[in-house]
Amino acid sequence: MSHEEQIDLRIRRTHHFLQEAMIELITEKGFEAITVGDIAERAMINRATFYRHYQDKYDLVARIFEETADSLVAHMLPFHKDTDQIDLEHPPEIWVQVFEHVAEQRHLYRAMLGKNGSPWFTARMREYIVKLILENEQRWKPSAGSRQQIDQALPEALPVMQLSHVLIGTIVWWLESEKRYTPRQIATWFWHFAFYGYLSARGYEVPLPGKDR
Amino acid sequence: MSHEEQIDLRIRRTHHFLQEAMIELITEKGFEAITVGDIAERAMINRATFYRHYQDKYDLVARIFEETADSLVAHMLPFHKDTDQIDLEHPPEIWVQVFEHVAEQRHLYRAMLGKNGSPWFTARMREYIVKLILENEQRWKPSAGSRQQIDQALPEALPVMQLSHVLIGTIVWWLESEKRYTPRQIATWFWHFAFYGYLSARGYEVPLPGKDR
DNA sequence: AGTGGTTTGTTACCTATGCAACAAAGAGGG
DNA sequence: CCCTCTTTGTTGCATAGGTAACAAACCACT
Repeated sequence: MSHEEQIDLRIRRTHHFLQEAMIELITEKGFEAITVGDIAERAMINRATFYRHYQDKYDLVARIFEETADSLVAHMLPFHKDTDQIDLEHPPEIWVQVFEHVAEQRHLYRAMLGKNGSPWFTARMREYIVKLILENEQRWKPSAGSRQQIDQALPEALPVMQLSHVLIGTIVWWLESEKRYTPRQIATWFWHFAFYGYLSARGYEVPLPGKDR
Repeated sequence: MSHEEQIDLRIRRTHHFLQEAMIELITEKGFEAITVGDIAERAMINRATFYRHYQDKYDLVARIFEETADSLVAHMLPFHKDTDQIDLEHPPEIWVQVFEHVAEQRHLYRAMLGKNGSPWFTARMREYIVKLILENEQRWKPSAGSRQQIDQALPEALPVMQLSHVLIGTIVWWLESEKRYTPRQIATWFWHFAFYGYLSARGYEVPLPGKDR
């Protein structure tokens, strides 16, 4: 945020159009069928220039994801204090923000996660989500002291991985759905599912529906 | 057609995006309100680069028109032989092509000719149409030998100018119309009007409606 | 296995574009 | 009127990108 943003206009332009072309092409013909030549032609960028910036199409698609994900995180940073009401009906704001981000970048995610997309991208996105969850886990604990005894046999990584699959599944369903639900609505539904599944699996004491409100 | 098309990709790209930005901006804020800086920013082109290619925004808009108009003419060239049936119900194919061209470039023409557009562009377009008409006049004569005595007092330029106004008016009405008429339909209606007005003013013998068919 | 056609990376040289800074000319507006 | 702010053109220098050509890998046949 500090010393950024003085990148040569040509570079920003090149990145912009290569990324845009990539997303279009994935939508049209699927990730695997795309050649570097296709991307370059669509973007009106010389193929040699492509290789000055990206190793191959995998690198390109990875960087697309990383950049948009980073922009998500940057956009999330100002919000740290939603410790107020965290219950079944009120998903933490971070999740609402995630879905808002997805809505903004819906072309990208529909292209990448859909059946024409890149399983490789999907896997990479899951890794990122797992990281995001672990880094922010303390935000979601209903109350700090309420953790119960954990099932010692349960691998630590499993519930997080399960949760990431739920998230991706929710996104894919949302983006392919006819009706246009709001990010907050989707976040709430995601939260309904995650609340019991994830939190109770991790040994948190979960209030039953209707119990404390 | 022969030795064309080996222009540096960067130049083609620069032209493309500057022209695209120009059309967008005219649609959004009107021709007069646009600054060179606006165009450059929208197109992701440095302002200095703008001046390497165009004198000012007037030059840019002129070149946009000339290039699309040239593409129209180039696209028309293969068709020389529509001498068959030229009557009230069958406009010469050249006019159908003109309206097809307008349909393809409808963003440009709606932006330029509409009330946010450029009167200057409109005038320039009229000049071009006049040239086009004069160069192709012999195609429209119903029969070569049927020209009557011409009103000697009538300035040669007037009927052509009148016709160009009719054409522009027809285009503007078409592009702003809710319903989507086909180019051929519009060409026919244009022809209905032009047939008697223009041809008879120029001293051609015009068959009366229903007379010879 | 061989063969023609595509795609991939990579290179050396040239050119279009970016950048920053400038003077000068509008354009308000107090 | 003067003053500030924007916009216009223009310039010298630095650099990203274009071009063409190349070898290598890949692929689909047959």
